Amino acid sequence: MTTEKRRAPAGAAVLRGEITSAIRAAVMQELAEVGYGRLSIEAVARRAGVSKTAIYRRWRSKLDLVLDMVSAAAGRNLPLLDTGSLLGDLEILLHVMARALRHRLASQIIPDLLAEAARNPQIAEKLQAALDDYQQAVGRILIGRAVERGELSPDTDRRAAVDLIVGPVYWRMAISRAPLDVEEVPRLASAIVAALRVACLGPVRDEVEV
Amino acid sequence: MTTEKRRAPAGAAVLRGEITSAIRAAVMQELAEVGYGRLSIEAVARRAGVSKTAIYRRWRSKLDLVLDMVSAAAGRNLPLLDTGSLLGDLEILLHVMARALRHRLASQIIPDLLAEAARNPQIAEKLQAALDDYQQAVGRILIGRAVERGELSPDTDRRAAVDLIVGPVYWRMAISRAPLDVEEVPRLASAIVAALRVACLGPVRDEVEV
DNA sequence: CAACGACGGTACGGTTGCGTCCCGACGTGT
DNA sequence: ACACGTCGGGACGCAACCGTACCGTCGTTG
Repeated sequence: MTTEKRRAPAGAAVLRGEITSAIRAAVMQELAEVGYGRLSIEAVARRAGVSKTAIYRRWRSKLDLVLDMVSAAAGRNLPLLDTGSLLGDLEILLHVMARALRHRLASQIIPDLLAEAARNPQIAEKLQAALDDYQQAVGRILIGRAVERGELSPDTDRRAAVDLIVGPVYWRMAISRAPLDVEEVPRLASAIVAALRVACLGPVRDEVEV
Repeated sequence: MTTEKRRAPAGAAVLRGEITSAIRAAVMQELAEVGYGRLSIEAVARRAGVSKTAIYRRWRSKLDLVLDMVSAAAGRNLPLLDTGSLLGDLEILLHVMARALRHRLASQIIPDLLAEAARNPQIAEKLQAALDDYQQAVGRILIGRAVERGELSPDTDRRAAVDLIVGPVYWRMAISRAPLDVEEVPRLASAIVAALRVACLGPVRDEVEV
């Protein structure tokens, strides 16, 4: 398509990584402060100490910019180490989640983007993909291991299990916005284990009586 | 302060309730579609088929408007009838929550306002008050009854209990945005009961071993 | 060492929304 | 029947932001 006689950009004609980073950081800050709805390119540029053009050269629009950030943030998967028991694995996961949600940026940006996803198909798609990855990872690793160990029934409903695991922590920290002390984690973990044991009846079958 | 010689407004010089309702409805629609961040008085007026002045006469600003709506919506408390068992009470509550979150308006507006609350003190205050009311109601009624019946330990941690009850449903419907079939509710309820039994060790005491 | 070419920054027109002011319309109380 | 006084509606000035076009700068490549 393009003429291959053009030589590769070089010298000053190349994106400066430091500026890209500055923009990324500014977007996070701005996203936390005003949310996606009111995120403005001008404000990002101001905060980053950069011109608007610098932003438009890298991303086509505000949506592109945020989608890229989401992809980058969602890319890093959580390596859940095997502690040998469902309870131990759960405690680790809860600690990781709590640690992440304790950061001001995360606890403001995540709910904001999730709310935005409810009305923006593009964000919803990207975010749902990331969320599904996360949930599947939790389901496969945590629940999968527990099933292998015989701690849970093989036909445990993964989706319901993830709800029981992730829901309480998210509600507490991102919605209720009450701190979750580290001392509370073990108790919460054991409560969830109890719930999972009961919920392991698997997908609802038609044997339900009326 | 004001001269009491002024006679009360009458005739056409009085707020028309139908218009007030139209505005309220339009705000809900608009809030669901673009969120609080991008909520504009002009758009509300357009959608309601009403002039901007009509809105400014009733509320001083956009914030006032939304705060008023929140108060109105949060005002109605949930009457949880007593089924005689924690499991039964829980199923009722879960059904009520699921029913509420199934509405498109609710499932879009609630997460949006909760996210906005993270950065707007005024909204946070109003919303936290409503949320606290809700959580205390759940805690007092559901947990309280269960304790009286002897189903739960008296020193059950109310806050942790509410997290375990509300978290999973909210995560499933408002975040994960996956449907919650009615057939799943009983299983979820029994799982939560199991969790509550374990979590009823009460506030963490210093007896924790290392 | 010279020329290339994309870089970052400024300036611009167009659009949108805010909050206010003024106008004619209208229905109740005197 | 009249006068009162608030109503809803349209218009205005102001501010912020979008996305683009243009400008001088600068480092590498040949």
